[in-house]
Parts: sequence; structure tokens; C-alpha cells
Amino acid sequence: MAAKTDDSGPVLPASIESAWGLRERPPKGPRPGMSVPTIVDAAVRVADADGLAAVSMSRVAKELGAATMALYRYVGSKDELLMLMVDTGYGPPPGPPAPEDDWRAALTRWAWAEHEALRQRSWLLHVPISGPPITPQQLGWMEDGLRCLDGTALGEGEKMSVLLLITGYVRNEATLTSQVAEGSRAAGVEPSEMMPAYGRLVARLIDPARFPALHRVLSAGVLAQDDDPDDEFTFGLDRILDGVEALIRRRTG
Amino acid sequence: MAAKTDDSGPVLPASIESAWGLRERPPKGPRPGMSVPTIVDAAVRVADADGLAAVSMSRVAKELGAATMALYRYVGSKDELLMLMVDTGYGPPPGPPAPEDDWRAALTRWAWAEHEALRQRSWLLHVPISGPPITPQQLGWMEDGLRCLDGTALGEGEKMSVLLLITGYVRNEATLTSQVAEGSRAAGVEPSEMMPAYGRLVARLIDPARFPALHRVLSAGVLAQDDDPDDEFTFGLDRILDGVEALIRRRTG
DNA sequence: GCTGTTATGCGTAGACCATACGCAGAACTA
DNA sequence: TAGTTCTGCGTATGGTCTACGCATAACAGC
Repeated sequence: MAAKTDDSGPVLPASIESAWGLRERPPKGPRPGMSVPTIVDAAVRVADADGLAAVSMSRVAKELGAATMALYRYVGSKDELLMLMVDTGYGPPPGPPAPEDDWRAALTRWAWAEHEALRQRSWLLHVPISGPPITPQQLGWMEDGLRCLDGTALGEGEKMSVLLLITGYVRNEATLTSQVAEGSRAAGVEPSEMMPAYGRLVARLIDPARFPALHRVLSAGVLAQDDDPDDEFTFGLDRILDGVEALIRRRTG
Repeated sequence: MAAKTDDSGPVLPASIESAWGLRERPPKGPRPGMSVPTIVDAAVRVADADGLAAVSMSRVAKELGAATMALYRYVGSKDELLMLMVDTGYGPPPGPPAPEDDWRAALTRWAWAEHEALRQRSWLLHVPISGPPITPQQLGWMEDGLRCLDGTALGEGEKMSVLLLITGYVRNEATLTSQVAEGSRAAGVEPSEMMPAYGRLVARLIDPARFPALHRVLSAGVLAQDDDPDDEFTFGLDRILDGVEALIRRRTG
């Protein structure tokens, strides 16, 4: 009752509304010298080049040859800019599933597409997300994911839950992978030597009597050689899809 | 070959080494007026009260009646302090699995324990984690998790992968839940009205022809009533454990 | 063509932030 | 007692976001 909830729901930031094509420009006043997409593209360029930490309002403005405060005519806050950066950073959604794919193949392809987007733009993982997706492309990804489950016997709520489960997994796995990469760059170590070095460090720290299971894992050489991160990704994804498959079979049969 | 890798592996920050009980204090000089645990506790207190964003070096120092720069004698940087905050924020690990529990019950209990820790201290989710765990309690959680899989036919590497899968899921689910809570607080909306409001907003934005699957989900009223977040958590966890169970059966049989 | 309205570009300034550096003094060793 | 070493912390630098307000440009209506 506190907020305006007549039929419009929560208030949408102006820049997001314009991303949906709502809200046309009033004809008065001087022509804008920039546009929201221009600013977002510049911010994405900065993040691509120097990481998310380099994205400051002044840096983005410099990229455009504009003054810092000029940006605030287009985006309401830095957080709003970040949300729009995420939207364009993911890129266009992967498209509907191929007709010859069953739900599992389609969902696998979808997960790999998100994985690839996050691999190319690892700064996406560092953007603090502050709510469910409301930008056009983000919802486009959701749409394409939901379509993968179209033919199945799952309820609509279950489809959504499954998608949430998978996108969460993809994000998480990508986060771990990029942390290894960034850590190795920061420490000046070969990426292939990162996990082995971590294994040696933990082995040196822990007392085998207090950490028997961990000690056993390390003794088995689990972290000693660098595994292909893609194998790790496939492993977890297949476990989850096995679980989803079990549910679908139960609903079908 | 670039870094010092004789037998010590990567260099450990001083405050972390002292958390493991290594590195005793040299006997010279004035007695320290504070200690690392004192500082970390104060920082945790600030985060508990006002969120992670309120944790600045000056705020923590004020909490202790000390000067800002005094903290830097104990922790090398704010990031180091954050790492130590996470270690104590999680609290002690849940302990080894109960003898009467099978792996699935044990792992479920472990996941709920982490879920609960993250629910009580949602600022833990906002700490940018910058690498695999190296602090004592963090590795303690890992140890207790690995023990849940002790009797199974999984390989050591598979146990680690399963644990990574589950802890990632728990974190992800907790993140989503806390975002809803924080969003409702920020918007001044009842938490139970948050997801329905989101559903109405998305329904208003999307064109049913371009987003048919999404439209169908919303029409089915998926977001209309607020589901119990615990049910959502249980759903995803059971899917993952079903997948793990399938793997264990394959390895056993 | 003139006037009023409105939107833009952006300069200034305030309130934070992390942290590099260096100095005064305390507590130990020899 | 002299020398060494470590603590506490004041000062200063360079960065952040953004509130506010002013000059100006472009349109609408008369």
C-alpha cells in the first residue's frame, strides 16, 4: 500500500523503460548529444579493456569526450548503468532450440552459450546483481531457456525452477574458472600451475589428523594436475541434468 | 618459475598465517593494543548491523576507538580483512555427519547448515571472493562436507566436484533469496508482494508473441503467489542430489 | 518574430573512500 | 645505558559517486 501499485507495478528507471522502447523523447529542449546505448557501449568497451573496476563515471565520460556529469542526464545512477552494461554484455540470446534437439541437448547448448558469454566477458560476473532480470535481452535469454523445456511434462513453475538451477550453476562455474585465471595473472603464475600450487599450499597448512578427508583428497592428487575446466563444467551440468531427467521421467510416467 | 615456489608455494598474507597459528610475535617493540581477531570481530559487528557497504576501515577503527591507520599494522589491506571476515562470519563448520545418516541425508544437512549461515549473515554473499578457500574455518566446512561422501564409491576428484556443485548451489540460492529480501526493503514493499510485483512488471513489459514461453509461465501464475523460499531450495537441492545419486549408483553397480 | 517553457551540457563542490609515508615513542636486547 | 625494532597514528594524495545550479539551445504558441 505504501508504493504506487495501481497497475504499473514498481517504478522502472527511465533508462530501462527506454530500453523497452517505451517513453519517447519530448520535443522540447536542445538535441541530446549522446544516447543511452552510446554510453553503455563505451562503458562495455572500458570493462572489456581494463576490467569492471576501471568503469567509473569519469572514465566512461572521458571515453566519450564528454564531462562526467553529462552522463547523469541519461542514466540515473552508476548502478543503472551497470544493469544496462549487463544487458548488452551478455549479447543477444542464443535463439530458440534446434528442432532436432531434445530438451536435454537443447538445454546443454543453452548452458554452453551462457558459459561462453561469461567466458568472453568475465567482468559480467563482478557486477553485483541487485534483482531479477528486467532488461530485454536478459529476458530473451530466459525465454530461449524456457523453450528448451517446452515439450516436457514439467509444470510451468518447475520449468522456471530448473532454469534458475542451471543458470545459477553456469554462473557459479564461470566464477570459479575466472577466479583461477585472475589469480594466476595476479600472482604471475602459469594458469596450469595455479591449482597445483593451491593444492600444495593447503597440504602444507592442514593437519592430516584434523582434516582427514581433505588430506585424502589431496593425497590422491586431485589438485595436482590441472584439469580441463570444460570437463569440470560438463561434469556438474550432467549431474544436474540427470536430476532433471529423473524428475521429468517421474512426471511423464 | 617467476614466483618463489621452493616448497612453500604462493606467499600467504601475514594475517592468514597467524590465523593458522604460524608466525609468532617478535618480542621487541611496544605491546600491540589490538589483535587481528579483535579487528575482525569489530568488522563483523559493523556488517551485521549496517551491511557490508558500511564496513570501511575508518568505521571499523571507530568501532574500536582506534585511528584508521592503526588497523594496517594488523591487516595488509581491506581485502585481507574481508577474507578474515568471511572466515569468522561463516562460523564453525557443522561437524562431521551423524553416524545414522547416509551420504544423502548428511549432505542435505550440510547444505542446510551453509544455507542457514548465509541466511543469518547475508553480507557474506556480497564479499567478492577472490580465490579458493585458505582460511581455517573455510577448510573446516570443506572437510565436513567431504566426510559426507566418505562411504560412497565416488573417486576423490568426484567427491570434490560434487561438493563444489552443492556449495555453489547453496550460495546461488541464498543470493537470490536475499536479493528479494533486500529489494523489498529498498522498495518498501511487503516481502510476500515482491515476486508478484515482479511478475506483473514483466507481464507488462513483454510482448506475448515474442516471449511465448515466458508469457505462458506468467499466465500460469508462477510468480503470482509467494512461494516458500525453503521449498525452492529443497527442489533444487533434491534435483542435484538425484543426479549425484545416479552417479553413485553407476559407480557402485 | 517574440516569449515562455523545458531539456541539455557541465562546472563546482561535498562527502566519502583506501592507503603510502614518516615520525614519536614504547619495549625489548645486549 | 645504547641500540634496535615495532606500534600507533597524523597527514596527505588521489580516487570515487553524485547533489545542485547555471547558462544555453530548441521547441510551442501567440
